[in-house]
Amino acid sequence: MISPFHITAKDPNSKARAGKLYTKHGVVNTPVFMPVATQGSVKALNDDDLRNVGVECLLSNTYHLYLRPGTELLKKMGGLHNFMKWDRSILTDSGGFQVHSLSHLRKITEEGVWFKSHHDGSKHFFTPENVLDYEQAIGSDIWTCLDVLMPNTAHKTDLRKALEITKRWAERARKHYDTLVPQQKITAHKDGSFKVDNNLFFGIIQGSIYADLRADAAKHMASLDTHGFCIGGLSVGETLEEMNTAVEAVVPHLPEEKPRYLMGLGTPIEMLHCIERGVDMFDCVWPTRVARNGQVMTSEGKFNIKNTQFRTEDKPLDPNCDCFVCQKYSRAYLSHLYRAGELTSHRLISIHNIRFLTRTMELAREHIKNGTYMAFKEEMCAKYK
RNA sequence: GGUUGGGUGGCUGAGCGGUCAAAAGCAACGGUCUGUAAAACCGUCGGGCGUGCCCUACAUAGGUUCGAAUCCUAUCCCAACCA
Repeated sequence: MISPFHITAKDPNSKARAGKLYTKHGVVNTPVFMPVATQGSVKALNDDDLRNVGVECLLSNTYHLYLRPGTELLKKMGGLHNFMKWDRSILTDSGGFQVHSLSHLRKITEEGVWFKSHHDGSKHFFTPENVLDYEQAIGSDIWTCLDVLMPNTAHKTDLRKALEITKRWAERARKHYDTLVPQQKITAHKDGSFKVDNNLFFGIIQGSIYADLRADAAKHMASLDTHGFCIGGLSVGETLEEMNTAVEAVVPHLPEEKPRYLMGLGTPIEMLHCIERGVDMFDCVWPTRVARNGQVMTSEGKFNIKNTQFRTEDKPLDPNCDCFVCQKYSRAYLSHLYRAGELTSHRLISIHNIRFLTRTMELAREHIKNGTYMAFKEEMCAKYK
């Protein structure tokens, strides 16, 4: 399949590249950070907030939307885009992460996975096929396939077994995609842009922290002819070195012209390391969850607005930030809002944190174009410890 | 003025003779957070050091007792009701 992805620049000193991924809902400039809207909402924010900080793609979640409000309702409401009034791109997680995070409520079989709803205990069965059906009902631009994510502390034998299931599920999902989207409606233009009229399909590469498993998974996924690749099973407690090793094992086996998306990342430093190794897309709850707990990400490093010193500081969260929160409000005011339990503090800090990451991605793209990516990365890593 | 019930750590509030440096919650102080079961969670929270002990503490001052936040007396406050 043609991937509607156009690489616009490559860094001469690393595997970093800048590009444009086209979807039914517009262009996503890569490297990209996608905030997480699990239940059809980036917590504390609405669609305008997200557009204003330069978000081009959101991640949402099939498992959560399937349980509530239900994929039938979403279909009736014209899909998630119309439901939440978000007119840019959406990528959906298959629910594979919930196979992991809600593992005490599930049972994996060759056919699929039995889940107990975390809301009411009701039983549900997910298969690689019906998950794609649900993603179609949701109407997301990029569909991911059902996978099995294991803790990387698991025994390698079990990890290999889980990977084999993930591979077979990917094959089934890939086949099912062809029945849901029998004809590709992707037109390539001369200038490198694309017109896209169908939903895209990304496979997920597992294999934990083991280079051999990762390489095997990557080769297999490359053979399935998808629009792009997810690297899953990372950012679950492994070290930065282990993560780098896993990425380095995967990337050489993936076709250059298709996007690579590392699921669940992350902190600015981790993303910069992955970009250097050829990753294009990221998502993470980090900036928003941490914001609701008071942590602020800035160009000078992180701090927590809960700490005493910020009660009286009459300066913006980040003097180098262009978000409206930093243009208008003092640290003292945000400290007050947080202490007073005012919900606005969650919104304002979330907006700032997301802007910090989208801005970091903008800078990364510029530096890739200028061939100065590695210097930029080193400088950021030194500042952001 | 009288009657009754009270005064406990920054606050609210348990305890009502030893196991009490005193439950719990809040506030405060610090930390954690990675395809969100999170406006969550975890520490610390009288002082000192040799970390086990010592010192200072349950309105104030006396007293009873081997031992008192807990019982008695007086004083000072507070609340409700009655004059």
